[in-house]
Amino acid sequence: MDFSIGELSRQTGVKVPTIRYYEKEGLIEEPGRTEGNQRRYDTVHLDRLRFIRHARDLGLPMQSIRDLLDLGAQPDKPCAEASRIAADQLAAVRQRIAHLTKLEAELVRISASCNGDHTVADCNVLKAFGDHRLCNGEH
Amino acid sequence: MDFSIGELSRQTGVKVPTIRYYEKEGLIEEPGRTEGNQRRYDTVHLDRLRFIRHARDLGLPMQSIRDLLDLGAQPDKPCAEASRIAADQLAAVRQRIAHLTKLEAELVRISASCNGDHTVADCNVLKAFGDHRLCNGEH
DNA sequence: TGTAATTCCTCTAGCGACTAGAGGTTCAAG
DNA sequence: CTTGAACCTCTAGTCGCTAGAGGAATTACA
Repeated sequence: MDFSIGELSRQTGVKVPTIRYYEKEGLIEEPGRTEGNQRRYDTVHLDRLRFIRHARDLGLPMQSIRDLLDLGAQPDKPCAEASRIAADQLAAVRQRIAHLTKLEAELVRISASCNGDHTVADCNVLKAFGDHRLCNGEH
Repeated sequence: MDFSIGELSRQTGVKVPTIRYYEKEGLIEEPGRTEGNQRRYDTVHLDRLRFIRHARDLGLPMQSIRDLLDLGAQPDKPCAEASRIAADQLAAVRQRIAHLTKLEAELVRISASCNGDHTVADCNVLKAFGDHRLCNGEH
């Protein structure tokens, strides 16, 4: 019914030292121990760690994860805050995509300016990296 | 003809402590000093720092920037490596965009599952964050 | 039951790329 | 000549882990 830290790690994909780190940071509860002082977990820990892992995979910052975990502990509260956190993260992701898309365009332009068959002295790639004015707009 | 670290900072948008950090890391040459031990820069430093700044803005990792700087110091070399670095960075940016686009889709789905007008106990957002199986595919 | 391999424990330090702050010195303007 | 902004060095902190040392417990198999 209960299992070791290694088994928890295998079940969740979270590395063993990271699990201990999360415990130290208060993200997961301190589990019980064997007589020999080894940690033993149950399914409550498993669920919580899966939650953390998945939220991390979705790119949420630690603080948002803490907020969601706190929220989950208060089942009677309205869930407006949870949906706000999701919406914020969505907005943040979209912003990052927009930024990266600009970089992509810039890099396409820079890459296209050089086919690699001449010398450094007159290389447009190096010029373009060095000089923002050669860019089409901000980034 | 030469100017202070604060002026260099203003010209480039790189913060003063960061300039000193770059110097310590060997990215920019140690400048001359006044009698009172303050740094004094010239346009060579300015160009180099602008290069670094712009490349950082384009998302290049420090090591690629070092490589490009080294390359720029050898004008007779072929510039194939420079174009390779640009192409690599372009590929990396595209990969990150692809990943973020998946996250975006996931977050849209999660967000849509909850309008925020009920309680935590049956909130789909919290369920969805907790359970990867509710997702449409990997991320 | 013995022993060897594996897993576990704590603790400290390191990563990248800066950023913040303390405590003191120099510069430039008026 | 004074004042206040900008400069100096140095240490430590940030985030989210990751690596390694040195040792104890558990598990698998003979």
